[in-house]
Amino acid sequence: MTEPRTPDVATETEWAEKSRRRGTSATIYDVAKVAGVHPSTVSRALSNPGRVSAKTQKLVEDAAARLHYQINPFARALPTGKTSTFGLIVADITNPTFFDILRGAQAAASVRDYTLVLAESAESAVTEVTAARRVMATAEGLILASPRMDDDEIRALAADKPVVVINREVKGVPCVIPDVRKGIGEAVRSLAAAGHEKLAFVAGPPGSWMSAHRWAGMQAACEWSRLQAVRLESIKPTVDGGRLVASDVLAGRATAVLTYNDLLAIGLMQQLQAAGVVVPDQMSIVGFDDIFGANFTSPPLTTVRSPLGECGSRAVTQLLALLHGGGASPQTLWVETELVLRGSSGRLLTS
Amino acid sequence: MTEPRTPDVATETEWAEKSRRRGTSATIYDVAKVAGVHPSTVSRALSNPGRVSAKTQKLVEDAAARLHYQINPFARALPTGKTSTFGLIVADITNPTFFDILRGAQAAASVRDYTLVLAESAESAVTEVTAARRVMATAEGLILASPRMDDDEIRALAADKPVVVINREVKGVPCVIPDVRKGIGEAVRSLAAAGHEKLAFVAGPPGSWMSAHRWAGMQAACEWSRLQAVRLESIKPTVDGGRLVASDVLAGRATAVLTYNDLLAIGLMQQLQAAGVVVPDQMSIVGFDDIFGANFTSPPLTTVRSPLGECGSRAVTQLLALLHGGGASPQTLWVETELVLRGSSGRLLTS
DNA sequence: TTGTAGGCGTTATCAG
DNA sequence: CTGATAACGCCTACAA
Repeated sequence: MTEPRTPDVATETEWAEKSRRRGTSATIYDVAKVAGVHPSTVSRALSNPGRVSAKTQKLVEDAAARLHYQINPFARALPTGKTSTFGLIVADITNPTFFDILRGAQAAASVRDYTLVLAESAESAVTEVTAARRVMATAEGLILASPRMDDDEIRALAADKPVVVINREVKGVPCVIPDVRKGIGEAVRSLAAAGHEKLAFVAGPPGSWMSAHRWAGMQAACEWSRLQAVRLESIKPTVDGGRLVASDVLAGRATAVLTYNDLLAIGLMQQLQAAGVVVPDQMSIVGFDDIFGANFTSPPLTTVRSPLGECGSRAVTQLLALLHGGGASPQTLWVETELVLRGSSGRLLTS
Repeated sequence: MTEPRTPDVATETEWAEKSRRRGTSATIYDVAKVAGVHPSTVSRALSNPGRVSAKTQKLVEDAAARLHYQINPFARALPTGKTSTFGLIVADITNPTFFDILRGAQAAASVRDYTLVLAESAESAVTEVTAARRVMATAEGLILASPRMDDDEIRALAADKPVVVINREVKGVPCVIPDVRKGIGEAVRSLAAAGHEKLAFVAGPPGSWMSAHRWAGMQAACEWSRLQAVRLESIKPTVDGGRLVASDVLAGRATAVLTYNDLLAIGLMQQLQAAGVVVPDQMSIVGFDDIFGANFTSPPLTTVRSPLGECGSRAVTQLLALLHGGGASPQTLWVETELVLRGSSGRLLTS
């Protein structure tokens, strides 16, 4: 009574036709038909291997392979919420510090078979919240890199889904933050040893948590080393911003400058050199972050390195822990900074 | 008989409770209840404004706002396939040329309310195909930046969903490619005018379409200008690779070098300078791409600029056209390159 | 203009 | 161990 012809072939060609008609790809129903089992069995075989007999398992797997079956992530996400996706929100995609964070996060995510979706807030707090909400809808967790929105909004997001903040401290939310003390300490000691007595700090954007953090760290270090520290403001934390602050720096009579970030340092150095100032003989310059290209300058830039790539990968790890790890909620994580001593800082040559 | 109490408030608090119980957010059903209409009306009001009376429209919008309703992208994507998402596949997230592409693509995408998802292929053709397939499942279209897989695989992907290739020509698939002729022509003429007679080209990876393209362009330009062109191989297209090729360059007796990319140029320049060679007096160096940081070096790097950001945004535009534009299928798009003349190239000073 | 019903592809829960 | 069935949240004919 049983049909001798293999049903596989028949149903398979049938599917091929269907597939050609509509641009769609195979579903568990197609696989089920080819394998000669029930769709729910296919689901089990494919997502919970072990809950099905070995024979059926193989049957299903073969059918799936033959049909090039690919799970439909939306259909899967609908009932389960599992999207295998993290969101990364950055203030400004143009800022190179973000590159390293992205790199680290992407690497860590792809190891665990997670995908990163990217959104930018164009430096605006409201755009940022909107973007975050939008991404939140499709991601299992969120990484906020140097967020501009205020603490309460971040906490509100975090109440919804796992959130990790990079480069800023927010109470009640896991953060990954470079601890500047070691790096700044090394920088200031090195400058003190080189004979500098008055240091300037070129600050970043007024609202920046990191800028405040770094300025505080520098003040502390200077006090400890009995150096004078003055603070200058910048227009924007970019190469151009660095150029623009050059005159202030010269007027300030400091002999060494720490800048909020490497971009400022590079712009400042360019402008100073254009004005005939020799670096580091007449002025030492130290940046922050050790971004890509910081060693392209001449002299190459001395900088306090933040392990941005590590921040990115740690953030992903934290997210994963919050998600699957269950138990202990990870709290804020401080990562070490270190001085990268290159050519732009050194002994003052008084003429 | 009608209840005088406003049902809004009642249902709204009811929803708040439900929301607290399960971690879920408001659905069109919740909105419908609050607005006092049918769920399908909510759907219409929210996604096809105009197909509903002005009064109802407002009712629904208010309710949605009050509940902080957010559409569930998965539920929406399931029946429609509209995910508002593009995939961007890059060979190596570490390569800075990729950053500009990302930047351009991200900007163009976000204008149209599209999100970018990122995947990396770790320079492996098979990983790349896997990644592409995975992303393909959730994205409406794909951008392949300098893909490593072979032409047929790309065409196979393109048969499935809109695909745009950057930095490589694949027949039958829309591409966005910097046309090197103008830029190289300018570079070679400028070197010829400066008295150089023998030029070297430091090639990139053996399989790279772009490397071949650039070498061909350079040969053509040299022939036209009656200059001699020799080709050198590099180990890898990075700063280190550039350092390693320095000795070959010196041995080659050329007086000017074009390198496959800026990274090679920067490494080469560093190594040459360390060996006491003065750039550009004794050796002119010209890179390709004008990546971030190319102007940080001293002398700043002369380079043939590829408008990478534009490539990224054009790719998105193409995708959008393929998707919604209907009609004419966009074919490959050549974007202009230009010489960015900076300090690393110039007249040869024979001593 | 608005309500009704069925389906999109998966997973989870219950029976068998 | 496997089959049936009901969600998941939204969209879209079709009917009222």
